[in-house]
Amino acid sequence: MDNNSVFIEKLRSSGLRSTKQRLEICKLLFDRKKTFHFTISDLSKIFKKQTNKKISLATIYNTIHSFKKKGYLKEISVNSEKSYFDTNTSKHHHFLDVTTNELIDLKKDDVDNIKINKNLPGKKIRSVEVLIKIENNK
Amino acid sequence: MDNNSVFIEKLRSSGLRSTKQRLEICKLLFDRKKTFHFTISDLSKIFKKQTNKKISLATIYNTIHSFKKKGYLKEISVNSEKSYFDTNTSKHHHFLDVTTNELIDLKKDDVDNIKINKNLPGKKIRSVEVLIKIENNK
DNA sequence: TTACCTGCAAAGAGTTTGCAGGTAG
DNA sequence: CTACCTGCAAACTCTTTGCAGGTAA
Repeated sequence: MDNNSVFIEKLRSSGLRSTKQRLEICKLLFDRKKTFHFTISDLSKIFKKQTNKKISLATIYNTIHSFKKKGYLKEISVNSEKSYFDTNTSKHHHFLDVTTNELIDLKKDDVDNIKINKNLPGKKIRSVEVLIKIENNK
Repeated sequence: MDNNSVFIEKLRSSGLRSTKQRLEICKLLFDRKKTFHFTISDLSKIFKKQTNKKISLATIYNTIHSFKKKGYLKEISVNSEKSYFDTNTSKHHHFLDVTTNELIDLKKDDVDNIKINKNLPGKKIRSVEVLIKIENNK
């Protein structure tokens, strides 16, 4: 369970001080086998629930944005109300279950390679994101 | 230029009263050849500029949401800050030019058919949305 | 020691709501 | 005539900012 030293190094190497709050957030986000999808308010609630402590919202915003800037998190905007952060920062696509509002990572092979037959002069492609909305069958 | 009667009919047939404000918004949104992408605040500004009149923000929100509910507009969430409404309600994908924040409709043939090799029991696909971020070349 | 970080409270931005007066049908 | 609509202002929600005290290095 001592990934703490890993997290400390991760933070330091990216120029972020390894504070108590940031380490706790690291533990919550990255100390798990499966990808984690969350909103800021999810994170705040889950943290309070799991630890019975509280990190100020301002600090959570600050930390999550730093992590995103450093490339430790990806942001996925699924609709105008919701934007998730994703601990899986590799290129991948998503299912969004509109019944439960759950976001599900897809693996490389789950979606065939996407061919784009158009390009604009002077522009190049930065990323291709596919969001597949799913719902209950019948 | 008298699509007005068309709009009146469109509104009536979907149970919306054809008020002066709604007709003006219809004219601005649908009386054009090319697809129109906008945010609420764009719309408010463009309306004021083009007509020198003003429609209350509350009315604009109300109208745009009714139009979306009726299927006259599609909402495209491109990132956590921006959500566009699209007058093109057919199935189609988008380029987002991250340099200009401009959203560009793609035609059917611009993106090859997308094959999804995964499905979850009890769930079916409602929609597949592809957002391709482009940026200046070099 | 010093630059950076945290937490609070206040401020902002965007959106929604309640309500009084107005209007389509 | 009546249900629906508009515009204003207030309320709300989500996020950011300013600042005083605390802490990593």
